[in-house]
Amino acid sequence: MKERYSRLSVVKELIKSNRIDNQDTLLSLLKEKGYEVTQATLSRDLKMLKVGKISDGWSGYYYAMPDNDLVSESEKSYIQDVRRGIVSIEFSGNMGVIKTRSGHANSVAFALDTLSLPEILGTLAGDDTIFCILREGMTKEDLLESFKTRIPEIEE
Amino acid sequence: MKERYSRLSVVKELIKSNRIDNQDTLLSLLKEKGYEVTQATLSRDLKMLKVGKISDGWSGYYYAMPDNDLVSESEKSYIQDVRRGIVSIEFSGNMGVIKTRSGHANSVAFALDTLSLPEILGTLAGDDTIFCILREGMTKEDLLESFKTRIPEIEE
DNA sequence: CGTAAGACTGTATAAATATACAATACATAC
DNA sequence: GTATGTATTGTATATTTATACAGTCTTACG
Repeated sequence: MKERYSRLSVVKELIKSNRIDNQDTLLSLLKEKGYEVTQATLSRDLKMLKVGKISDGWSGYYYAMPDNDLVSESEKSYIQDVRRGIVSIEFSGNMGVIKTRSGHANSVAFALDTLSLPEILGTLAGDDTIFCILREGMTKEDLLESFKTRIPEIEE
Repeated sequence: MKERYSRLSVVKELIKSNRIDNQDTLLSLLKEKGYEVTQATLSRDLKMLKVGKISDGWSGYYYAMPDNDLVSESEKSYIQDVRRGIVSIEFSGNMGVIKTRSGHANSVAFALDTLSLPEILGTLAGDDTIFCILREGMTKEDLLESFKTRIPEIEE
């Protein structure tokens, strides 16, 4: 059951190297590669990879990795910053206190800001501690969830 | 019945200035602007505008003008080259002979190459004449059709 | 061990989008 | 005028994609 991430990168490759315009096609290609899943799963994979469907400029549409495959590079490094820096997260009401390795608070906070997570209203960083305020209506579960969703983006 | 193009530019504006993630929403916005059409028509409009649906980076997808809104600028100027330069087109079998204004053959041919129309296999330009070879299976009607589809892209 | 929580997936279905077909409106050539 | 071709659209439907729900597997913890 741990094959999801390897599948994700295959999907990514397939999308990069082929002109695919629907999930069924992608499904077949995946099958050739040895991954047999349903359309539902694939739909979820695509969402996780942030794949878009864009015009080929004339007659149709095809799947493409986000524009940000460049931006994504930097985004990845932000996520790395977050991963490398964070020591712990705790919450109290709509406030979160993130502990980081010494001196890392700023880079982590900056990364969090840049990622502009919908759950975070704002951050304030010291040396090894970040205060972060959750947006109205958001819970710590939402934030942690969001973190988890972001993590798979890291690979290669 | 000539309201399509004005509607197209409104759609474009709406897409640029809002985060729209489905056609029904867009349909309502259009209605507010005084354009009342069906989802089917809108779907066709979006295709003509080459609108894509891309990830917002976290929870969902929204419509966006093609990346090429930049490239599109240059593409527009190519199309302009074509429009300004072409005098006539005639065909014989899978060959087309495009007459241009004197000295324009090269810029038109270059533009045609750059637009990489699926119908055209290759071009060869003199001073006021371009030979162009249709791709296997393509007809002159296909090419003319393709031209027409491209033209609306010019506006503003 | 048992239980709880979460990740991952398939099935069935809903939601969203695209299109075949027919109708209508124009324009052009006769 | 009429006939013919093309553009535009709506209706109805097909195709494509997303998701609610339930089931399985794994992990962590007592």
